[in-house]
Amino acid sequence: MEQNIIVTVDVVLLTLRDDRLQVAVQRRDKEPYNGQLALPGGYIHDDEDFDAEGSARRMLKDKTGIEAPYLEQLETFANSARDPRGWSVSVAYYALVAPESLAAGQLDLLPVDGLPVLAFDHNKLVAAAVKRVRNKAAYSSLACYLLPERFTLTELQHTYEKILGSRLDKSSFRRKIASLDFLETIKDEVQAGRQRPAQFWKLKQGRLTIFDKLL
Amino acid sequence: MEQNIIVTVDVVLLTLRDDRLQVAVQRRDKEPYNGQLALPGGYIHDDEDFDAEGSARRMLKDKTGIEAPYLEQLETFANSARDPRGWSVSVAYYALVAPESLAAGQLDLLPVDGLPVLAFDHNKLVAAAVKRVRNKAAYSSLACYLLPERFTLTELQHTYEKILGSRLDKSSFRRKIASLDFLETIKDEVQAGRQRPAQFWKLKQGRLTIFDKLL
DNA sequence: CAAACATAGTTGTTTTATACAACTATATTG
DNA sequence: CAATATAGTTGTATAAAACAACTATGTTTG
Repeated sequence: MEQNIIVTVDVVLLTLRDDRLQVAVQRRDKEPYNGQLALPGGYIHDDEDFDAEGSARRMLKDKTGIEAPYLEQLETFANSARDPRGWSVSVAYYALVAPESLAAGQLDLLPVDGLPVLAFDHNKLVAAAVKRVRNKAAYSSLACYLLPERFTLTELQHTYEKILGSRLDKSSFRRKIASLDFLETIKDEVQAGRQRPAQFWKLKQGRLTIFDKLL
Repeated sequence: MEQNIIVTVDVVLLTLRDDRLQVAVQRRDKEPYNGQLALPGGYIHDDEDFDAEGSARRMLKDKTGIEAPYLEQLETFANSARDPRGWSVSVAYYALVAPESLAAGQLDLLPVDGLPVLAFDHNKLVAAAVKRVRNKAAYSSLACYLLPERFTLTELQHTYEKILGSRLDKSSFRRKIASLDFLETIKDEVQAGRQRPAQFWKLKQGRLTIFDKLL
């Protein structure tokens, strides 16, 4: 059995900035697609990486300096047409991060709606990641990973609203959050401002909580 | 860049028989894991397959003779430990089929709960597929693909119940199905028996319908 | 052939969750 | 200290689901 297949990992790194989902892209400095924008990614190193997820973490760390709090396998894009070098496999991951933890460095952030043409089939990867996030946010604690560790319920509600693209009722949202019981208040920590101070909250457990549709 | 990675596709073919989910397995006739039970699958043929899904369809056709009505990418299992031959990638798919359309042939069906040890990491693939199906069935028309093209609402309700592992209320179930509007009656076709005949139904469109949680 | 039976399918009511609306609370600012 | 801005709560109307009882229509059986 002789295979000639390229195996890569690509990461769709998403954040919520200026009230909309944005994706991290980098300009390529080698062929193919030299000079074009692309997702952070590259070959799996079979001598170095234990598994694909480890490979994704390595890419993210090396190419952007980030260790994202949320990383999940998205989908695998595998065919003979997506890479001019031949049959290729991209195991795609998506990562969520708070905009605060992104140092303006070697990566550009672009809004996911109205993206320019990216290298390879990376527009498809972004579209798949955005669809996944929009869908999964509706019935999980996913949205929290687009915020810093501490956040107010108003911030969280706004985050859900931006992702889902619909307004949520404040009282219903708060009753639901309380009943789902995956957040806890941070005692004595409040957000100051020119109005009544807001309670800070954080995730109770580290891992994602799945629940029935939010609202 | 020199990679030495094996790229395969495996298919978790599921059906509902004897009131429980069962998976199709085959005994391997070559190394590694010669003689052990494994999922239908094999190398991607980069000279023959256009993409991974096409490869999965080919495997399914060649190894089991089946063209499953429902086939979806599940997850990719990729690491250096899962195959004794070295670093390997398995792009896993899952397929759903009605038990009626499975000719007792070159494949065994085993209940997904209490499975023996399979070759490679195939127990993990089955577990992932079962989890996906149990989860996705709750908010989609997925269950229909485990039934023949024509079915009664009682059969469909039983199917949902077996997958979800919980009882559903008959009147609520039927009101919900009616409101979701993804099924249509087959005029003048009813299931006979020793009681009042039941109306036959079928999917309105070919593709999967996603809705909010069923009940 | 009518009564018993078995399952299909419907209707009405109670309970629960969400939508909608109005309210109170607590800080800052001028 | 009143105005104002946002946090957070409470009450009520509405919609959906759970629960319960009913009717419908075939076959089987005495």
